[in-house]
Amino acid sequence: MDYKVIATNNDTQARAGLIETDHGHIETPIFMPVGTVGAIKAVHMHEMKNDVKAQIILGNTYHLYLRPGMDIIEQAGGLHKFNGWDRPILTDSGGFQVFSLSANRKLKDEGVYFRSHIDGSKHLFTPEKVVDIQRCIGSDIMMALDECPPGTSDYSYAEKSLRLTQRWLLRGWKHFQETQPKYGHSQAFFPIVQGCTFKELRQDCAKFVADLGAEGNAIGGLAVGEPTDVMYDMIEVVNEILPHDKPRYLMGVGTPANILEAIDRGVDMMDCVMPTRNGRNGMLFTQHGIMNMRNKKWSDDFSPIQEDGASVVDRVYSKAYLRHLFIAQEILAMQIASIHNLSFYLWLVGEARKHIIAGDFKTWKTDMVERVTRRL
RNA sequence: GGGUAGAUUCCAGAGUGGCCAAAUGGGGCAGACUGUAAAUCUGCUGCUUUAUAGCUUCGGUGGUUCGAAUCCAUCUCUACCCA
Repeated sequence: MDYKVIATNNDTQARAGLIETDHGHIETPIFMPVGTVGAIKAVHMHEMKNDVKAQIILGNTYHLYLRPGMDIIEQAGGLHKFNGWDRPILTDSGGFQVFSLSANRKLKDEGVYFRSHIDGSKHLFTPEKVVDIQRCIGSDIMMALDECPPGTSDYSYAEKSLRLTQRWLLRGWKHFQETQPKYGHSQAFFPIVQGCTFKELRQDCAKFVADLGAEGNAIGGLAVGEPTDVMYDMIEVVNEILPHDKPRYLMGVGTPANILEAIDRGVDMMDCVMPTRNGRNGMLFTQHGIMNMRNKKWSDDFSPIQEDGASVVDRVYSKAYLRHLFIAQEILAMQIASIHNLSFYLWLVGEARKHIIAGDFKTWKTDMVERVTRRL
């Protein structure tokens, strides 16, 4: 994997860049749609390419490991072959599931013991095993196993958790360097900065992570219950330390406004389930604000979903029709909403990139943040 | 023409003397969702701007009773069965 900065502005930390992988290049800043089990819910791969114009998507170690299982993924020849996506894939390590499925797991120094949410069977993820699984999946970018504590954690827990994440990181990194890709294309390993909402812990961890010298670095443990301002502060604190010549990945964020603010603070990569999940639940993001498509006010609004939208579905279907589909619980509603939202997210980061290159990102961003936060 | 069953809040459908403004489901209205156990979850859904409050509701009318959606009489309508 290779990364280079292409443009910066002097009034923002935002950068435009280019990542090269064996599955093609990624123009940053980039938004990465989430395909947890190897599928972007409700969207075909050809739509992801041609309509959404996604450049990289996510998969999830925990979910793919449990189902279909590594034997199937390996027989398929890796996830790219299995799901038909021939562009870059990033896999999350399962660290987030350690957090979100916390009722079913036990943290130990050796790793995390957990029970499958599918059949209750017992499993152990170690930092090494998670690397092995991601070798098997064949993701272009793999993530270190971390613990993602709640945003409301106190200092004592945050520090304890951070030390565990750091010990795991060293083991994962070592194992990554001692193993090889399985399918002939190269893989990168991203460590993750934790530290909850505590500046000292974040700085400490950012230095630790930066010293590792990985090809890219991630910021985790944000947008997990802490106030938005605190999240922005943490991004700033960490990005002051993370190397400028490596891509920075803010994990799991966020709303369109979050994404713009993160870019402004020097983030290059982001992912979030929001465009797909909220889309399936009737929420549409646009450059003019947010619409809840189930609201009655759209019932007789026959104007296009978004006249000036970036998505193919925006002018094909009307608001009234899309509302009807949601009320009637038609599958097509979720497909349209997901394609629209993902297209919008990809459009948004693409515009951000253009404005960074043009040198007027800051003013464009300020205006756009106000627009995308409106409720229509 | 004869008989039987029934008429409940938007719909379906409980409730058969006070704990009923009335279960439950659907529908409707709104909200939530941030490295996806999510085509999910939450709230509201007679009126009174707030209500541990008041008012008006259970086909119509008239009764019984301290008290009726619930009991009685009668009328209207509906469904089914027999001619």
